[in-house]
Amino acid sequence: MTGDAVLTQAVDPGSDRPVYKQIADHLRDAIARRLAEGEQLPSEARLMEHYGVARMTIRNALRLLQDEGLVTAEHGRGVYVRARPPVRRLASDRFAQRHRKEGHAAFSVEAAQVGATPQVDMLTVTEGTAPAEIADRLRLAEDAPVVVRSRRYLLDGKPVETAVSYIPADLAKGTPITDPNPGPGGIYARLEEQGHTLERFTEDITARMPTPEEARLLALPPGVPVFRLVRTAYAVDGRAVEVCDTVMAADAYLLSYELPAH
Amino acid sequence: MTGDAVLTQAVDPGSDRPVYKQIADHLRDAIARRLAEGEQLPSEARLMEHYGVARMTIRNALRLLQDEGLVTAEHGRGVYVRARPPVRRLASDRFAQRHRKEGHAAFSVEAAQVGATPQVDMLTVTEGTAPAEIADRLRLAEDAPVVVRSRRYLLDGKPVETAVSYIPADLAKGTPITDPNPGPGGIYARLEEQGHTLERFTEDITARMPTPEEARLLALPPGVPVFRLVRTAYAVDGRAVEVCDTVMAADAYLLSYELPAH
DNA sequence: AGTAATAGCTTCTCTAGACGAGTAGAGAGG
DNA sequence: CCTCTCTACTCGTCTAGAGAAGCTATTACT
Repeated sequence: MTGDAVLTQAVDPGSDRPVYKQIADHLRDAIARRLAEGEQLPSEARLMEHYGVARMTIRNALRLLQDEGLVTAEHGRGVYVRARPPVRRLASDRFAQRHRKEGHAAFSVEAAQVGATPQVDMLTVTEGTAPAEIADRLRLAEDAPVVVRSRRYLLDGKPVETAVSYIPADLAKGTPITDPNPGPGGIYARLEEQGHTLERFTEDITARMPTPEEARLLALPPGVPVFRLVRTAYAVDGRAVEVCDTVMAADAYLLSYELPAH
Repeated sequence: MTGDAVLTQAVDPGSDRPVYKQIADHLRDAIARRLAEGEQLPSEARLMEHYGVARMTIRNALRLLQDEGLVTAEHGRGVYVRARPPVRRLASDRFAQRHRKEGHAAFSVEAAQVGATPQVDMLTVTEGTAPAEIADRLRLAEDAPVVVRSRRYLLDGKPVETAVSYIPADLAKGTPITDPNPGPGGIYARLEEQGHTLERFTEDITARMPTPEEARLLALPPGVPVFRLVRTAYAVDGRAVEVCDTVMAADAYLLSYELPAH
């Protein structure tokens, strides 16, 4: 039967540690030692029988493991050791000018590296105002007009990242930046064509649990946090020309940076 | 009574959406609109009464909010809107040589910036081997001897970060690097004194839910992910001279990097 | 052979209750 | 005034069940 090699231990009802945590410990250990990615755990019924406890106790144990991101439960099928998606490394040179010069946007460069099919989804371009936090980074008044480019990126059909770009309206108006498809090399290439040669970026990274909305958009299982990456692009004249607010499934990314020591 | 302003809506039992999710939606909305940080939610008993559901249904709703990091339950006291700890910004210049020259280690510089008292804890220095992943970064054989410096950092008495440094034994032996206190400017200053002038660092960042062990060491409430930051220090001759494996509470940090655009 | 119903598994939602354990305030006693 | 105990309230753990909903493989039928 499924995953029976897991059923080896018993709980100590006299212990200080709650029974469901003891069971979670057993299962966590079994996952680390004996079970492969994608392998099925014994069903709740079998675990109840083995440990001699009520259903809720088993479910509490499994919930703990779900929250740690170790397993996913699939309704009607079973509970499985979570398979880690292939990690995409975001290297700090991914916005190098040479890529733009060659007509590649950052995301398509990244996709090509892992041999996946890139796709963009739910793309909207509107004009409006930026949230206070963003307007601040652009050194704009809160009611200053900005072009808002919102989109979702997919690799091989699976959503991996949402991004919202804010560009001061005076930089974007009358350029392909306001088109859904801004052309080869992406909006950074267009900004440079307008004479706003890019000098540097700053990236601010935080991590947290997703909102239900984010979990839906990124098709996130429970127990997976998200990265939020806010990138500000500066032109050679020091002006902030774009802010990009990105949310990514944290289990799918490794962010890599290089720092000088001097 | 406590948090009664929250109790304004009813559930729709005929809805497709499970009752506990509807209740979670109500509470999430109330937290965003009406409740301040640290404010108490109505007790489980009051919520049961208001929504007319069983205790487990209320607890499922509250569990969702806990897992999202929005609230923390305190045994015997109540459920409270989680207070975000002050965020510490890790700027990309935090390992600038000038700090070392002035005798400040990176963590004490950071602590001084926010006006907190830094403290180091559970400090151990041993000699052993590095995990494969780390040995690889140091370009060492897996059984090559390394000095392992393990410690926990605290600000104002609260744990914020654990760190394990691996230094090839031939670089560390006979220097203060093998002492619990390596002296002013930290181990990077010592390495430079030994002639290994530092040229650059790479930092690889991932985020995930903490292991129970990590949650304990960092005193993490449920719903808070951790950053894992692996820094490799390279000397001017290109040699990797140290790898530092750091785990941080993600709600307490903002990682900030600067990238050239060329 | 192909299709549709079915049986049997899975997890999901919810109920109703019991006892345990931590907290905090009121009140009694010194 | 101080300390202790008691009590009421909080969340934590666990039991025992029920029906719903989703998935899969078998079975029965066309």
